[in-house]
Amino acid sequence: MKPPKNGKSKMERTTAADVARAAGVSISAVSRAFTPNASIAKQTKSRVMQAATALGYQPNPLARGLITRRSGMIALLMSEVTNPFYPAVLETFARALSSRGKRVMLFTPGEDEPLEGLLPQALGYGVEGVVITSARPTAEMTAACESAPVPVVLFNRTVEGAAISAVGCDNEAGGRKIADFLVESGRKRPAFVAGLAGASTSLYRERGFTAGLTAAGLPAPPRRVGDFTFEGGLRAAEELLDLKERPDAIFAANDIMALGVLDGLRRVGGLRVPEDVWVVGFDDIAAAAWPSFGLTTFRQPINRMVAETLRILESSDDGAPVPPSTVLVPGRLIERNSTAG
Amino acid sequence: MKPPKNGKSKMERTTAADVARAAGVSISAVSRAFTPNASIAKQTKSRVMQAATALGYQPNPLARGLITRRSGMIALLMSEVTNPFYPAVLETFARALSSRGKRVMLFTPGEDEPLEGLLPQALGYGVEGVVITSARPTAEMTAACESAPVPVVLFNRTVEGAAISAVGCDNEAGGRKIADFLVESGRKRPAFVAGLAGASTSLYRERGFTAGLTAAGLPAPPRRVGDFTFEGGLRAAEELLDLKERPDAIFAANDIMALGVLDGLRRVGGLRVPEDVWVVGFDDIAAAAWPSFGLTTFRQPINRMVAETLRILESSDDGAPVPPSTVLVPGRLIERNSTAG
DNA sequence: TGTCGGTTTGCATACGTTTGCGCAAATTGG
DNA sequence: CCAATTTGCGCAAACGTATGCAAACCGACA
Repeated sequence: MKPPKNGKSKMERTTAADVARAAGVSISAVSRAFTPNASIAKQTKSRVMQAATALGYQPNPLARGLITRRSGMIALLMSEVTNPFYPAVLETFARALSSRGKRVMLFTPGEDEPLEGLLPQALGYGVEGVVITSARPTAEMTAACESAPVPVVLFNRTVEGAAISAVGCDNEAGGRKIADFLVESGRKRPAFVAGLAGASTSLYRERGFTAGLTAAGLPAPPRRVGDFTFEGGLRAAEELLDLKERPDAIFAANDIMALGVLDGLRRVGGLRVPEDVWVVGFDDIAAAAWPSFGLTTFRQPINRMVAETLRILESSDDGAPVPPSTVLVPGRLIERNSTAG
Repeated sequence: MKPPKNGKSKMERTTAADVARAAGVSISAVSRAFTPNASIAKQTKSRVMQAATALGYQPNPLARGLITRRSGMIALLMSEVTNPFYPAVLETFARALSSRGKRVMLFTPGEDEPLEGLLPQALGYGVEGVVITSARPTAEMTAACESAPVPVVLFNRTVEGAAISAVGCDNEAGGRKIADFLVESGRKRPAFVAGLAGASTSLYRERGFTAGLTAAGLPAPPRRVGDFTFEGGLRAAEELLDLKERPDAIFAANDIMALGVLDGLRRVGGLRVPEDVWVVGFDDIAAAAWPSFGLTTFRQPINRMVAETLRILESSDDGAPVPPSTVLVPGRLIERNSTAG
């Protein structure tokens, strides 16, 4: 059973050979026409381009990638997308890459699939770079990253003492800024809601936060773990309400938890925000600005973070490995109704 | 199992030739070992597999795709990710595909990039299937879809009279169900907030909704357009409050608008939900269940929708084109605090 | 006119895999 | 135990492109 009733039923891929024939040149010329800075006369190049557009030709990324090891794809490894911050990151990456003619390949671990298996897979696809986000790299994964043939960037994550590039917001400064803000506004008993144990973001935010409080003569804040989820924040809020000395401000390590905290305080604890308790988050996701919440938060400049990431990925475009660099872009405090500074 | 650690600083890809040498067989044998249903003895296959895992080998998808036209990638075309429903869809796809050893390639239009350019690009990558979601296909795009050499499925979208497979929730039935629910609960003046003009989802939901109301002897509901965004819903709510006859229930074509409506009613209009006005959404995104909102909504079974989509994509795995089919999976009404039925 | 420097061009090979086609080996039946 | 099958395996030709290398070209200058 042959599907094509006539030659044109299925669109068959036009190859460089077709274009070459139409333009009266060799396949090499076609290839060079599509390669920037290639040795080709302007005249022949335009003739090739003309034939190419007429035939609707565009180079096959697979064949090209087989040779150049450049497939025009960037791998994005992320293990959880429940936190709205990451879809936003994903979209920013996709848009930025799209306008450069590149594409993003998403690698998400399956059911019982470990994260470390994804990196070799991604490399197998000949991706030009790898961005790891929303995932905590294990030790063996760190080693794999260091010896990868393409640049690897940790987004919003850092690994101590590893030779891997990283881009993130200055989490410690952010935590410090929030502490200063609360202290200056007269808060006396701030509390902290951490994310997942071991997550570098949560860790640094807490470090800066605690540093700011102790610098002002306050004790280290009581802490609970909220697992970076809404429900976790909700639970943490309930637990913090049971303390003998009820906190008068709660800083959660990310917005989604902060929203959970806010809801927990209001709906479960029957408290008012900000009259009874202040709440501060981190990220500035879209929902933080919704009237129901009006969450004061520390905005992570996604655009700049993505731009920096791409800059690092492209800095070794000619194959020369560049020394790993860590970039911290500054964020800024967005005051809303969940505080009344 | 450790990667081969010879002195190379850059990990060089182990090819089928390496495995063949190690296992004492030909390259063909290696290939066949990795090809299901290939003609190969169990014994040699296991020997190859053993050598392969020892060397950390896995077939290069690019080279494979060059021949088989099967790259193990599914293209996902989506133009906007602001609505939290779509990240959820994206993740579900990524997870489902990941466990089958396939990957999702995300195609998002760049700044001024038109959507129709993405389909040829995706096909150029040798994807095995294309899922178009969160985007309204134009006429020329429809034609391109129909003549694509791989299956194309519209997710959560339909195009009248086109020979393209589509998977979605039964939007009309959902709208009808919501109308019935409101009517039975004694609501007298329901209103509707539409999404983007021309979006099939909004259209069908409204059709079912209106049908249900008129069947009960109520007039067609007043309507506003909310552009599928939170802010749009907020604005729509304000406008609906200015009507001489204030609605006693508002159905928004998706959750994110419904949340905007809810916030608009409460924060701007000073009304209580559900005491003064009921609000119903569509999708059942995570935020709908948050205590602050407790949004009654119509749940789209993402898992089943994704499963059906993959079923269609894989139904023509052997290359034989299958007739386009449209699958509508049933959803169900989730009652929460924004209504008091 | 001849030679020279530089620019273009085509040829051939390589990238890592799949697969049709023969052939040798293993299996079966009588 | 031999012929007739079946099965497993290797060879080599693809797939569509990039690129080193050498040949061909082009004007210019002596």
